[in-house]
Amino acid sequence: MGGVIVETEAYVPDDPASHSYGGPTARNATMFGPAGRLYVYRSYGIHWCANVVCDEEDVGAAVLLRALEPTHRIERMRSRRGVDDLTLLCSGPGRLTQALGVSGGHDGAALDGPPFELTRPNGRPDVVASPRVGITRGADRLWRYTQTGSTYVSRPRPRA
DNA sequence: GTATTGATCTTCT
DNA sequence: GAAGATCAATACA
Repeated sequence: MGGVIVETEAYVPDDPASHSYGGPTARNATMFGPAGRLYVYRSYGIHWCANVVCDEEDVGAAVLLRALEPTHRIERMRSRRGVDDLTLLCSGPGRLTQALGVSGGHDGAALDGPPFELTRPNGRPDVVASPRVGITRGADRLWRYTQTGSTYVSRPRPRA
């Protein structure tokens, strides 16, 4: 299963909104490990959210995957999610993990080998920066990145 | 169409 | 004891 990543948010240790703010805990240990791994955490007690750990210095930085444009094995993702609408399949961190079947067991898994695969886009994607979603602290940092014009982002029409 | 609320885990106060 | 990187169902206009 999979798709094109069309929405992400950045989190670094020096950031009140980040889980790594204030140092390691049992939950966020993966954020302080090697880059290129998956950090999965439980959100609001209900959902799973997936991040790509992205700092070589084991400092605690990651990128939250917020939305995909579904491209592979769409039927499988549909049956997992129980929805028909493609724009609702992966448009949000909790939805994305549910569609891909990612859960707490994948926390710390390496992304450079099976069952995962990450590839670069062709050329430079056209993205827009905007305020991050669902946070109250550090909201002034424009660290949410959405693909321009995509209808698969978690909030329609991010301001340009 | 917008607003409110329930589900319920981890951390912080 | 409260809040949070959320979603979906329900209640209201």
